[in-house]
Amino acid sequence: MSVQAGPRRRLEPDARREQILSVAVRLFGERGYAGVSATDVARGAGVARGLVNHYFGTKKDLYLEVIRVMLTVPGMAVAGLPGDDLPSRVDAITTWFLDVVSRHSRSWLAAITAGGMSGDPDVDRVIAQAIDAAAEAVLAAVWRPASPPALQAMARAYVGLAVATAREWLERGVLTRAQVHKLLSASLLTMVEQVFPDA
Amino acid sequence: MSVQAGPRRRLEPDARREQILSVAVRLFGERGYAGVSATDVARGAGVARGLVNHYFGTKKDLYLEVIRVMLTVPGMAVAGLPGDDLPSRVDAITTWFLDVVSRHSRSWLAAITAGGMSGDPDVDRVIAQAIDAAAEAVLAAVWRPASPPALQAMARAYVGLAVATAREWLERGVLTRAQVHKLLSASLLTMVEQVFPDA
DNA sequence: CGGCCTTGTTGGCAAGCCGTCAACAAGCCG
DNA sequence: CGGCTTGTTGACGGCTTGCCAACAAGGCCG
Repeated sequence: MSVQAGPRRRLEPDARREQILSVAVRLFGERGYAGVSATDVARGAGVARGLVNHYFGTKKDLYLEVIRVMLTVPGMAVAGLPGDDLPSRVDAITTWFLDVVSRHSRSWLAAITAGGMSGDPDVDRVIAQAIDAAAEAVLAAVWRPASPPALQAMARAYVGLAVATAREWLERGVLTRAQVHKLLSASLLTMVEQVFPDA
Repeated sequence: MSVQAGPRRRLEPDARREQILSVAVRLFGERGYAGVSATDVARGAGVARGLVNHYFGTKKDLYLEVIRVMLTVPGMAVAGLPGDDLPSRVDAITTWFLDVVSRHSRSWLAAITAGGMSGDPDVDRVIAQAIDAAAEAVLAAVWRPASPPALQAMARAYVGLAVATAREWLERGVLTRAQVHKLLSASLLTMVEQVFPDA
């Protein structure tokens, strides 16, 4: 699609960059980091391979940009807006999380599990930031703001649980949404009531 | 170490294979999949690069063998041997899990988080098997045997929580072992008592 | 004890990928 | 229409991987 090797055309840098990036997002999302070469991205964009390096530098830099896009969820920063009692807020944040993940399942859930080259410091940093954002949203919804590092760590661990549970639901299809909701809300409630106060 | 380019010596296939594999485990464990080339492994073993392919085929095949080694924990299959009440068994299995992980932290914990090329079907399969083994051990210790698929899925999700929590303890160093223990045991108890019965 | 023969081992070949850079040309401007 | 800015190209060097024919280490047999 759109590989048409027409006569070369000049685009404004922003437009060309955006075009290449969209192709890269699609390809990396489908085949992972090692599964796609810079030549593939260039061919998909109908462009010389050197242009990819010109706009994004290293292939790893391009990949960083891609997972940054995939992990940037529109409403991830907007915390839940509950004012009721604790169980209600736990229920609300769980519903919100499952909505967001299911909507962007193919990209967010795949990228958060390091869909490519984990172990690389830069990649891990980007993923850690996304986990931090999700953990902060959860923590802000069910606990008082400005939490100590230990609580933030526990919130990150809870996000790990949420991601693993969501995978069983969306990728493996062995859990229903109701089961996932029950598991996550019950676990979060336990943590808030029994574990967090000790830290 | 042991790079000594002495006169070439013939080893029995099993010995040579074992030697190369041990070098590969060390290197891949240190620098990840993309960070080490077949030439590095060959040089580390004092051997021609072609021999690595001769014994292990593809570089990915060698990597699969490596993570299979790193994820094979001696006592992972031996389930806990508790006969007391539920809280005691939860506490015992938690202690056992933390002991195992802390002892093999550098390898097991790193490999279970897909320390290289996640997204690859074969690699994911090996990791999934390791998670299944851990989940089965946990489930067998705190629940009746022969659990339905949904419960196994929940146990895998719990392993995801355990891995994420252990990382906050062993890699980030922001949680103490006592905090990790409290979080994991409380969460598991909640799941067993409130979530599992509904499935 | 010397030659042979199995087979563990080597080195090089071809293909592919990546980062870089000088050269080219598209399209605006005078 | 000619020049000039700059988006774009194609190729070069270096590196990696899988493969394979050739080599030789070391046991075996006469």
